[in-house]
Amino acid sequence: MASPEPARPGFGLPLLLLAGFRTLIDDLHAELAREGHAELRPLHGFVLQAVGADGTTATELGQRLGISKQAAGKTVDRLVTAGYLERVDDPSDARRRLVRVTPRGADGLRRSAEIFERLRAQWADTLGPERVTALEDDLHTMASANWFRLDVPGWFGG
Amino acid sequence: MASPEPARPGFGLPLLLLAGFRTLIDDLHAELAREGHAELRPLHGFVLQAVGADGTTATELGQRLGISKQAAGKTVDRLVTAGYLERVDDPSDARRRLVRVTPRGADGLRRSAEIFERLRAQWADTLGPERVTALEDDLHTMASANWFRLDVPGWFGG
DNA sequence: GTAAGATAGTCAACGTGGTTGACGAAATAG
DNA sequence: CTATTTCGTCAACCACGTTGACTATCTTAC
Repeated sequence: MASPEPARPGFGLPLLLLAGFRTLIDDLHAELAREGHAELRPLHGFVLQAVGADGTTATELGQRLGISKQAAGKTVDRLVTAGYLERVDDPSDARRRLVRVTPRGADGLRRSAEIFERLRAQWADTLGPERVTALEDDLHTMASANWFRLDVPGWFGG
Repeated sequence: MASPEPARPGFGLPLLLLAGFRTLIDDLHAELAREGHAELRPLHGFVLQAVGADGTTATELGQRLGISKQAAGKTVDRLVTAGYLERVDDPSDARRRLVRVTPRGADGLRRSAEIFERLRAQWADTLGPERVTALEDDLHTMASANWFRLDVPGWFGG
């Protein structure tokens, strides 16, 4: 009476989820590099997305990302240097410095969205569309509601 | 002729994979903290696993983890301080310093494996066993072969 | 109108995890 | 015996995160 299925060790699940995430992100950035955005790091795409079309402030960005305002400010500094974000004074509040996506940042964001669409289509081609939606539904069911925190480096490393 | 299914934006897939990974790892470490291993960080479990029962050297550990030997050495230093690893001289080669898992490290490793089994069983309870195996199969199909690199902080942040 | 409190941004110091370059000590190849 | 390779470490640096302290500004209350 051998079991027909080999046992699936529990630690395989997180490894496969990380591998899937990493594969998608690596494919994204390989294509972004071909399209002129080689400097963009995985973290930066999430930050640009969090800044959004309307712009925001460093403090609010930190809240959206689940990190301190100081950490958000330093990350904005780097993306300003790289040409993806810009800071402008807020005429209605001299304390605030609005963070906005530059045209180059908007280009990277637009290309990222397109590439993600193509990657999802590739997954649907290989696995079948219903398997991809099932995967999304199942992960949505199991993942905690607070999954929008992007403090990955500090979270993972400590 | 409206499409019966709402469109699934492509960027949802990586977010869901990350959320699933993070949920599992957070649940693991919440339980590990309850069982006396509060100091263990997500990264550390992977490092302990990579050291393995037979022990290894810092250079080989770096190769297994996809990081430099210097980075591996520094991580080993921290885990030695925390009591999870120990260094012993290699009698057959005075250059080498064997890295071994301590009893405390082995305890953490054993508990981690048990907790992962329970977490996978929870997923199977909620989603159905066949959905979990399908998820694993699909991710195995899509994930690149080189998914065993654990340089997550540097990879993500740059 | 002014004093008190809340908020935005920055500076400084530090910890963790990563990198490259250089170097001494020990093993191995010729 | 010499030349080369390998292992570990040191030093300097960068990216990302933290907390604490501080200034400048806006808001609220009296």
